[in-house]
Amino acid sequence: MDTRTDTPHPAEHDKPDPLRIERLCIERGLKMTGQRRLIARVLSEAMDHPDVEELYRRALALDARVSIATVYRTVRLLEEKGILERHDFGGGRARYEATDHGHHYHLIDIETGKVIEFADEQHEALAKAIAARLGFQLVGHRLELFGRKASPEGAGGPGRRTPRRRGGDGA
Amino acid sequence: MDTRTDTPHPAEHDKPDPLRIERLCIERGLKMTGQRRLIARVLSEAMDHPDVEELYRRALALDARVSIATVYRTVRLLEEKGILERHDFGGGRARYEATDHGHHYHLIDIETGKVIEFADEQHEALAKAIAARLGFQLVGHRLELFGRKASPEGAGGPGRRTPRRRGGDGA
DNA sequence: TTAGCTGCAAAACGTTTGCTTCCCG
DNA sequence: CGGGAAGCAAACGTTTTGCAGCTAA
Repeated sequence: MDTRTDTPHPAEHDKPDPLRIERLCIERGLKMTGQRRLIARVLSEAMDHPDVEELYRRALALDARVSIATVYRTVRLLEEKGILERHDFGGGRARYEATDHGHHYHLIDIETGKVIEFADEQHEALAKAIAARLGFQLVGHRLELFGRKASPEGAGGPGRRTPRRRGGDGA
Repeated sequence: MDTRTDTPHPAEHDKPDPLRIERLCIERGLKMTGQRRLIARVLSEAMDHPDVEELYRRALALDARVSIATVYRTVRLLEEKGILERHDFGGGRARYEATDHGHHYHLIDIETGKVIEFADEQHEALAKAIAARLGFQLVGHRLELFGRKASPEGAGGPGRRTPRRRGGDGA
């Protein structure tokens, strides 16, 4: 099997600009308040997949004049505007990431909770083909891999495939 | 692209035995109480992907002596024992299905909420290969397609890719 | 006999919302 | 100025849990 279309870490770099998200907000005609700007900045700087509580924590660290309700409202708004993507990696809370660094999927390290991003055109095509074969037009899809670091010898107990609580990336 | 390993409806048939799940419970040494047996029967007969509330409703119809807390506890227990699989198809509630009818994936009709099952060996292999390439041993994975019935002409508005509330299959 | 299950009601959890005040455009 | 946004706290819907009594093994 050939999977050479993989890119180990499609993002992992494009976050320097702290105004990235704010610009997108303005583009879509959103009113930019102080807290909106603040949250946008936190999101622009996030390299991981934080949940709302974590975003709130990071925002607070920069400026105490935010409430968690506003974070919830903003995050929901930005998702509706297509600026953010919401994920459920298992753990009870939704986790967010900016959509502006390309389509990709996630591999969750079940040992550490760390999330690794990857892209795969082959999978993309396969998903579309399967949907078509079932008589559907593909509108969206979700692919998540759960794995553990491959060590030459198969040691260690099994462990959950979908952890119910707490991860290690971004939250 | 060749996806001929698809099977439109891998299950769709193997549910006649109302004691299927109960047997699995006994195999794993679970104490079989009346309500456990009841819930096991409801699960054995389910051809869909019911949520807890729906399971509760179906159980109640057969015998009023169950509480929803017990359904929650049982469903969690059976998931831990590997007898049930929990899914989040978007909609706020977890949905369950027995694991004993083969590995398969789901396509959710975003218009109706109906869930269609399918298998695909090619995807299976691809997932494993991607994980390996990233240096991981694949422990589990999730693939969900969201689509709408393909009509020759592209009518109708876009609609959510991941509905936040209410589905139409099993709940 | 007793480890483990059940029911009930209360609590926990993440998330949303009503209302009033505030502020961007 | 006017309409949307923020803060607070209360409400929400799903799921878990403490406790007292029950039951399968």
